Amino acid sequence: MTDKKTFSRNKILKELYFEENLSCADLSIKIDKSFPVTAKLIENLIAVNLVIETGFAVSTGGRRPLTYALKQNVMYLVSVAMDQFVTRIVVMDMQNNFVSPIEKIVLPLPDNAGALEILKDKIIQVIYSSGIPKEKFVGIGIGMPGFVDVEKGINYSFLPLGNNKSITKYIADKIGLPVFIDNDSSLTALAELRFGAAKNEKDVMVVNIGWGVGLGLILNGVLFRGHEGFAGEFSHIPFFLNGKLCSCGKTGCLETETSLLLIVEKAKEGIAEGRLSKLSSLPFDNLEVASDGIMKAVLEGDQFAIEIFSKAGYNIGKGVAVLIHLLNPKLIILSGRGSSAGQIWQAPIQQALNEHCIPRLYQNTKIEISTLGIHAELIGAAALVMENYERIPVNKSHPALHEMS
Amino acid sequence: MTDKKTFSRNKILKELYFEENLSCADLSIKIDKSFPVTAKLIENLIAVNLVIETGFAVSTGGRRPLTYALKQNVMYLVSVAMDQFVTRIVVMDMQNNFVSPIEKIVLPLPDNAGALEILKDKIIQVIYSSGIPKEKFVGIGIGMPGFVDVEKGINYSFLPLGNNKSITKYIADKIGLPVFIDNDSSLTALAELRFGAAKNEKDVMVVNIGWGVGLGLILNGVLFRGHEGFAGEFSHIPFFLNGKLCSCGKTGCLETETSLLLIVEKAKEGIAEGRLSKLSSLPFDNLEVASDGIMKAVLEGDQFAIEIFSKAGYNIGKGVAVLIHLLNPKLIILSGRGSSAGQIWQAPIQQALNEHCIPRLYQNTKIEISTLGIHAELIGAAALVMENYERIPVNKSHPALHEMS
DNA sequence: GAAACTTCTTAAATAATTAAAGAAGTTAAT
DNA sequence: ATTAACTTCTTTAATTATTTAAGAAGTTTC
Repeated sequence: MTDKKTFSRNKILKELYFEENLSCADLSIKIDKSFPVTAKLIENLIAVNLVIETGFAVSTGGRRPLTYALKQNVMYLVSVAMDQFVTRIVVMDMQNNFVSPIEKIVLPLPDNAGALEILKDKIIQVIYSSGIPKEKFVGIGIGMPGFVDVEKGINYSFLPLGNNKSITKYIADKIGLPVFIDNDSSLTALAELRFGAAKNEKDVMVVNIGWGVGLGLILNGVLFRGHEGFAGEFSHIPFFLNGKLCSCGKTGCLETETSLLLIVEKAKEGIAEGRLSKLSSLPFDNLEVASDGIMKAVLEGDQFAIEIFSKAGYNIGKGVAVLIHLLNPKLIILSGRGSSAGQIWQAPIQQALNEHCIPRLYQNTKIEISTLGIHAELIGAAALVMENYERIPVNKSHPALHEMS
Repeated sequence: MTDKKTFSRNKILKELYFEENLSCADLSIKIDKSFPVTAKLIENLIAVNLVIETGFAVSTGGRRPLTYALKQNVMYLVSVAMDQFVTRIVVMDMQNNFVSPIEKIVLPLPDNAGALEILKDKIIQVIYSSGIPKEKFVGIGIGMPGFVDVEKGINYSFLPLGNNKSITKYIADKIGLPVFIDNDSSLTALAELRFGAAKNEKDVMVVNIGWGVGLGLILNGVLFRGHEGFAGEFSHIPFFLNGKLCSCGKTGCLETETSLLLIVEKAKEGIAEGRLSKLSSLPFDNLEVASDGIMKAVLEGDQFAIEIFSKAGYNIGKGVAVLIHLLNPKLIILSGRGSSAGQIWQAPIQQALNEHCIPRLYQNTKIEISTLGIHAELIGAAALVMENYERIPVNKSHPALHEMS
């Protein structure tokens, strides 16, 4: 099989990953090949047991087309979602199911020289524990905070490796699988673009509410990363004259007035000052438990918790107003950890838009809460691998692939 | 000649417009056709007198390629650049020369129901005065302020036409040439992308300093317009807590602290308060003359003028810091009317970046002053027509085109 | 319930790309 | 300096893919 055919063949597998059932006509358009060529390739993929027929699609006014899907249990991925404190690792299949327990480890990234090795070992362990033979793994996708150079596989903020060596190459060499990394907010956006509320949309801003406030930009239907790959630094736009020192060293950054970290902080202060609230029993030293607890209180109607979220939401809204002016998106998605608080975000953000946006600009812009929520980054990490699937050299040891003619 | 061939043929003409001399190999890549097909098309274009050989390009280590260019004096364009007060119209050739005097008319756009008809009549007059037969015109490109829907040919802010009818269709029907419109800042950016400092760059912000502060976004190598085409509303991002009322009805917009309009205002105030300066003799009731005068004073070292520009520059810089955080561009270009003030902008903007940007983000971002300056919008209007050239139906009456086989 | 209209599938004709060979020019080594 | 090795452009021939047209299957409308 020639290189070009392999390329088109992999494109078919990729498209079937992103869109579970597709007809030959659909695939023909998506891989930009003619119908006869596409039909031949599908025939071939069925012969080597990677693709199966899944019946007929509903008619759109004519003969019903045969649909195809990826065969189950023949290809797998490793997804890794990191934040500054906690890292999650899981094995996923091609139907976006978690097929292993989500392994959660405490792995602080700041000033941690050994983090990369721990990560690598943990990934190996997860692969091993899954009991799935390594040949069936397509690759490893990793989302991480910091300034990430996707092409070079380097993180300029965390996981140092000396001499600007490539993180992806380091792990790939040790494990023997292709590795892809990206910024956590970019992957959250990728997940929304491929499997969430941004599906088939062209211009969408995905606000990743976590310990900071990240931003993934979908522009012209693709993930936008910028000149060096650092686009989306929403957290640190100079926005307030509050004089508050930010972790980045400047003052007045957006994240000094909004973020889950600040919300936990405010809750802690309020309780210390004697505010009556369900939050009084929270363990504020454990960020994850505390922020989950505050969000739970919001959903249960706790007044103090709602008050804190409303203020944070209003400030996010002011930032969103800037995004709308500059980029005129169709949709804003609130995703990431903080999206668990649900619809509470809507009102204060809308309020901020009413005050700070030209009506013509925001009246056709919708704001939605992500349904992927906390899992967005993991799903995005898997999608990252598949985004690059046609470029991955064929895994000669794969039980199905080596039969290809 | 089939439709597909016409499409490829027009793509060749388009590429030769944007890049004066190209080899067959270059063109083959640019129009995404094989060498044999491209060679045939070029042969054909030479036969009908639209393209000529222009000798050999320098060798890149092998045989020197033959180069081709558009023949002179066979195709022309009408370019129109409008701002809120003044409209300029000119005839251009395919080598980006102005082949008629630049017709400048005072045409205030706000609350002016008759503006469109005056515009149309003036365009007709310019075409007629040029003495060039109408069949040789490819089309008309128009840049205008306001919320412009490029696809529908509608301006939601100015040039009202009742029932949301299409401006492009109106003019095209009256004149009999294809018409394209776009936002003035977008066209300024297009000019920079195709013929200016942004040539061959992928991620560039073009700040259009005029009566407001516009923004044209070049992302992934193409002009970004956003969901409804309104992207780049830099002027009105909510940015200051100054309480100053903006023309848009909100307070604290970026343009309340920077723009040529504000600069003229400040100069007028200062002089009234008795500041010593060359500016004291300026006619402040004529905006164009006044702002040109202040910029001239800047270049001559007038202290008061420089002081005003420095403050405005610093505030633009704060806005640029937001752009850099969000979009990580490689280059920022200061273009439009205000770029005449030259290098004076650099220092205060750089100062603002030093204060408000994460170093890693701005250290690889260059800031340049446009060399196209005040002509950028006119050039961009011409480029707009040629951007769409392959979609324009063939002009059967063109003296060369009707000979095509 | 049949006719008109869609859409999918298959097969033949057409048009493209790819590959290979030749021509022209540059660089590096003897 | 001259030749050999290497690049790159151009042309031709072989291969490959796309387009077109016809047929099959299904849906909607009158």
